Amino acid sequence: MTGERNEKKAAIAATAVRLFTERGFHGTPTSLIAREAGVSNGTLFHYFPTKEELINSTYYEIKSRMAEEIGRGGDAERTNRERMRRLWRSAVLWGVDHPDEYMFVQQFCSSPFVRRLPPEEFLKDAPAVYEALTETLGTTCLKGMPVEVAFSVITSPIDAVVRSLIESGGDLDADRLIAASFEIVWRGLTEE
Amino acid sequence: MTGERNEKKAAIAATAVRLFTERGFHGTPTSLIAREAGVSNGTLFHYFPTKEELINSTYYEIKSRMAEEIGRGGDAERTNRERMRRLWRSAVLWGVDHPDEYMFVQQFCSSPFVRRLPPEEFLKDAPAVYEALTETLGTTCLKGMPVEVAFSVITSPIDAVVRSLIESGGDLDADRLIAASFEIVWRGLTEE
Amino acid sequence: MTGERNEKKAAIAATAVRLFTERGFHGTPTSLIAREAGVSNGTLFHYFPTKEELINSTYYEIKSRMAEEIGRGGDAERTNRERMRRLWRSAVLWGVDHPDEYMFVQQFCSSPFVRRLPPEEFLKDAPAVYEALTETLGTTCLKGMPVEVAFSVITSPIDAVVRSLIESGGDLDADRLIAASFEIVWRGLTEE
Amino acid sequence: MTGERNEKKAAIAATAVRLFTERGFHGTPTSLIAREAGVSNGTLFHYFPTKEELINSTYYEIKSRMAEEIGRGGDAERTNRERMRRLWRSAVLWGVDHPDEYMFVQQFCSSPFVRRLPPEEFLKDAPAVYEALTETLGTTCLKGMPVEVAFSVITSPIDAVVRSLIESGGDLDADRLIAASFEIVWRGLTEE
DNA sequence: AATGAATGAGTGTTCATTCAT
DNA sequence: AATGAATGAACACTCATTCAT
Repeated sequence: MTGERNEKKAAIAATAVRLFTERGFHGTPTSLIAREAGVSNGTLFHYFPTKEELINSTYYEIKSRMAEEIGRGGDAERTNRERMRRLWRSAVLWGVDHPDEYMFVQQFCSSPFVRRLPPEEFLKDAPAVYEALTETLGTTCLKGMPVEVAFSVITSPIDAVVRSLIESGGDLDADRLIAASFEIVWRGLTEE
Repeated sequence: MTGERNEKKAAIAATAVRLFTERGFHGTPTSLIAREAGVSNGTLFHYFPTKEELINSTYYEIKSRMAEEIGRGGDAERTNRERMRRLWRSAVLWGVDHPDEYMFVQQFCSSPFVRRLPPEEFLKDAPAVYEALTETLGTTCLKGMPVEVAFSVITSPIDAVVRSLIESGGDLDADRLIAASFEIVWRGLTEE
Repeated sequence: MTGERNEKKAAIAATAVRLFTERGFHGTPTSLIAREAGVSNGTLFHYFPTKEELINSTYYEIKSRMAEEIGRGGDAERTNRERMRRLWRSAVLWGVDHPDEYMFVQQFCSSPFVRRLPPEEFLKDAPAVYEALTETLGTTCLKGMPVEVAFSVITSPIDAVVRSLIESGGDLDADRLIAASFEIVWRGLTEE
Repeated sequence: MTGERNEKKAAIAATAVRLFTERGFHGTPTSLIAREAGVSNGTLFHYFPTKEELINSTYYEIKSRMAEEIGRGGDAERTNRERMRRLWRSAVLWGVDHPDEYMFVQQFCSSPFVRRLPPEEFLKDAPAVYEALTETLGTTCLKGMPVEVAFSVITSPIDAVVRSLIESGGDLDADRLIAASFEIVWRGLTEE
């Protein structure tokens, strides 16, 4: 009744993350989630009034964890370039290390019924990224664009890299691909 | 057996494109497709033995059209840079002009049950893109990487730009965003 | 494919009448109706898109039968009084002979979700009643009231009589109660 | 253990009356009743071990109030006819003024699972009605019938009148309809 | 080839009721 | 007495797929 309060809720959420990730939204009945979480069907709906709400919760849960883990330790670097480089690398590696969760987030973002959601607040969760980015943007040809737009444009190759690495199953030289992709974007942004 | 052969099949496919695009895979029952295509439920399954096969067909249909329309007229430009620039612009504008179909393709690619499909063959459908790209790649830091990988890394900002434009609802300066995003990548690739 | 066309639909409807009558709307799951009708669950919804529509159909089915059976042979009598007397008697006896169906109709009429239905068209189904009634009304203190209103006011004791007889389980003198109730209303209507 | 004893029980009962009245038995979950009554789910079942018992209580509650309000002031009139007339009028007006509660009582009486209840004791709650009635009955053609039977037969037009008035939404001349319906029954009972 | 009636497993969700605290 | 988390059997309804005609 004190510390472990949301034990069952947490179990449901964790199981949902795993199953959605393995089988997609539509491939995962709520009844399966409940069973694998060790609770009754009704309990799931006690905590998440709708399957949709469960999906949303799951999404935010993963995204927060992702942002937090990627940003962690990013302040240590000296130059702005080094900070960005490190974040770039962390982001790719997180995706490669958590392929299911990574694809789940992508799946969620491309899902038709999600487009009505409030705009992404990814940057709010990752202050290190935000700062490194704004410091960089001012001098580039993206000057004046909304930060989120610039952010998504600049970081989009990360997604391509992650997917390539996941799909290649280890045949690609990850370090070189990460470095090369970063170089392209960084030079494109900063070179005269 | 020759002329009107695929009349009904074509009607089904066309209707499927439209409905999947408007409502997503799971929001579109096969019965609805059949009804709107003006054929019986059974006829649909006569031509497409499975809903999944219908989805795949639909996907390839849209993707081919997209590739063809984007690549059209791309050979006219003189320099390689101009060709790439034009393709970049065409790709973004196609996405902006066909938001539903664009998102459908994205949705498809992120769908879990699709990951087993044969690897993307996008480049096969767009020879102009393929040639412009290989000509460029040789001198960059991506030299030696598989073409598809290089391709997806380089073109990924297009996706970000399209999404930003779609979501902004017209408030963004499309021309500037297209130009800037291309500049970044191109300079990143070619600058010393 | 010709005469026996709605065989399954008819089976569903008949079973629904029986079960609703025995167990009430809410006590009768659609799955039970389907099973007892010897069809699949889906077939039920093929013919009646909604449980509510099935209930409505059932109701109209019973009501039509009731009206038809009550009105049958009513034209034979000579005087208006005799026609009314006979109808009165037939109505009561129908209720006593079909207590379940009778109570089902009552249950339906008192059901909260039914009040939105189009106004009763009972009279349309029972032309003999309608004629006998209008002939009588003109000279009474109900002159000028809408026929349906007059009709429901005048015939309401029938319901009370039926219920009393059903509940008494045979201890009451049915003939005397029918006759007395009719006398009251008839005298009330026609006496100076 | 004395003063505030039934505070919560009373709150539950009152809320149940309101909600059943507004939404019907089946449209009202016990959880909603508990929430709106400001008590916990479990408390409801502490006082009313079953939803059915709660429904019964509610019914008796409404019916008592109805009988009490209708009978109030009924003794003031001098003649028996005047007493009956006044009661008739009060009954109709109560129904018109409390359409939800009125329909609730009707719904309850027609509900299949209610037929097992002990016989109506309406008259016990309305001594004024009882007395006026027995005084009248002795001289009529209903002489010798059980009082409840006579009562329900005689008063049944009240129900028809109330329904007509509720459904007409104010388009009917209520006073005339009340008067006419009473006249019919009274004359029918007393005329030679 | 074409139909569309028929199927029945499966889905999200509800809700009366129980019980540990 | 009071709570409210937990239960799990039900339920209305959907839909990909089959098959007799």
